[in-house]
Amino acid sequence: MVQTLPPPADGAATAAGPGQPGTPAFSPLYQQIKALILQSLQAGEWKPGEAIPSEMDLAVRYRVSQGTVRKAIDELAAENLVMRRQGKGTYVSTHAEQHVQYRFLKLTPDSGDISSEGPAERHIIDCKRLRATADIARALALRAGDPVLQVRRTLAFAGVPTILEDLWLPGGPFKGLTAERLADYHGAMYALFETEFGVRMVRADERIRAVTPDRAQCALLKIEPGMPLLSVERTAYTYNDVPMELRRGLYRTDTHHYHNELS
Amino acid sequence: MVQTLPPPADGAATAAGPGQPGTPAFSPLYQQIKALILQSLQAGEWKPGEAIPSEMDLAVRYRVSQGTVRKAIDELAAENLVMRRQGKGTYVSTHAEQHVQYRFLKLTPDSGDISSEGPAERHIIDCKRLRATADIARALALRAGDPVLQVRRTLAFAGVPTILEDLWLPGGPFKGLTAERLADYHGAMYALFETEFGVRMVRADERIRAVTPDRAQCALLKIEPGMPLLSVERTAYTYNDVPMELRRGLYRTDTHHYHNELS
DNA sequence: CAGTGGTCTAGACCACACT
DNA sequence: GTGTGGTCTAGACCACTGC
Repeated sequence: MVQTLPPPADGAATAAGPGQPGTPAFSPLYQQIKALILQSLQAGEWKPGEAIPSEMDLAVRYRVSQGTVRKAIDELAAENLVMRRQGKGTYVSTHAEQHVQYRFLKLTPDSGDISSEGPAERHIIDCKRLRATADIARALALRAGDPVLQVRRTLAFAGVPTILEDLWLPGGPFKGLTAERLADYHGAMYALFETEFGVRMVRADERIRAVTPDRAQCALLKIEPGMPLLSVERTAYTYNDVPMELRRGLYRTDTHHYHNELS
Repeated sequence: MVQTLPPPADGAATAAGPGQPGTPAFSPLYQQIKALILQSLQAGEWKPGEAIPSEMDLAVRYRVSQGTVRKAIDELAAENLVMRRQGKGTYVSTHAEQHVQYRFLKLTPDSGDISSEGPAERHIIDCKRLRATADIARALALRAGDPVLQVRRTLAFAGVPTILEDLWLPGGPFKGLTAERLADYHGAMYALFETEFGVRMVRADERIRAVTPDRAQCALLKIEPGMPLLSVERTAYTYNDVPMELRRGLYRTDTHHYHNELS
């Protein structure tokens, strides 16, 4: 592509020493290509579910070898930003697919898997606009007082309310989101965000605690007071680590559990 | 290496159709090399912390190109079985390193990170041999009644008991493990398992719930009854998905939280 | 059949660590 | 300098998909 220089950093001659301690001296070509593909993804040049150009096409476009493009795409695929399908092409990931419907939901029934209990029954309780408190502003990289949307909903499995969630979304990107549109949409919420608002959730962090719910929460989940619940606080990010959602969930864990794999 | 055939499967002529629906028709060379390296790892040919032969040496040994060995090692590195260090070599992963001391512990202080609060204070409460109950036998792939070791311990941070754990280990591989040896060892428990028993934990599953502790558990953690705790049930595996440990932990989450990253 | 991603090779050169 | 892993290239061939 170009030089062996850091993509958005100071540029000395090739093979010059690092300018500052801790500053990488250069970035490999395939990383630069990866960044360029990421830009196109972010700019919406290729939409979720669509195929991106073939490796050969991209190699020609960026004036590098196919192997270099391949390594760039390999990393994007490892981060779940694109999906490779042999013989067909490379596709932009989407939350609107059956088998990745619950990509970010780690709650599993104690016996069987998540698909064995049928689709979750979604119930929107509330959706209102308000101004960000200090902690919500911090999580969403906004300023306190900026407009945000708050959504409250429940998810039930086999008729049993199992999850109670509050979501906060930045008001700007989600202008026009209403309880009706949420209720009318049948599918994962992140799929709606993709198609209706062009916001793709790419990565998330979760902080998990055990808590005792208050009376209102017990009523919404139809449980006895005193039953401990899992508190799952999630920050979800779009491209470039921009936070786009704060979510606080309460999970029943008497029939389900949060499943995690370590390696 | 050899042929384009499935490593431990039926072998028809090259490019023959799949024998059974769902049976892969062949496995790529680098997967076969990966399996061979895995065997050497498992056999203890290279010990944790040691370097494995260089890519060139392995390429000569297996009669393949360096690129093929590289791809095999890439996958092993992605699974954290080995660690690459540019300019030095490729090393067998170990739990006995400072910066990966807590590779499988996802509990983090609410402010700061796990290293900011100093080393955990470990306290062995109990270590006894007994016979596997049905559920423990199932988790460890043993038969009910087989000998197992049960260990109970607490972990405290800054003087505050935060984790209460019960562990069950298969009696055979861990013959000779006593409370004294556990108490005398200063370092991660999995590091002791490596050096003293040659058992390397490679991967784990966790099932997380919110629970109310009983009186005995409250006493050991020095907390008031009624405080909800995180129940973290872990199955840890060595090579080839052989289960080697069942662990049931209770975590305080008023000052710490279980942290998880989704992608 | 053509087009796509997947594998394999061989060789060149670069960055890093140790001596 | 030597040896290690890391990058990049170019070309060949294989496997899968759909026309």
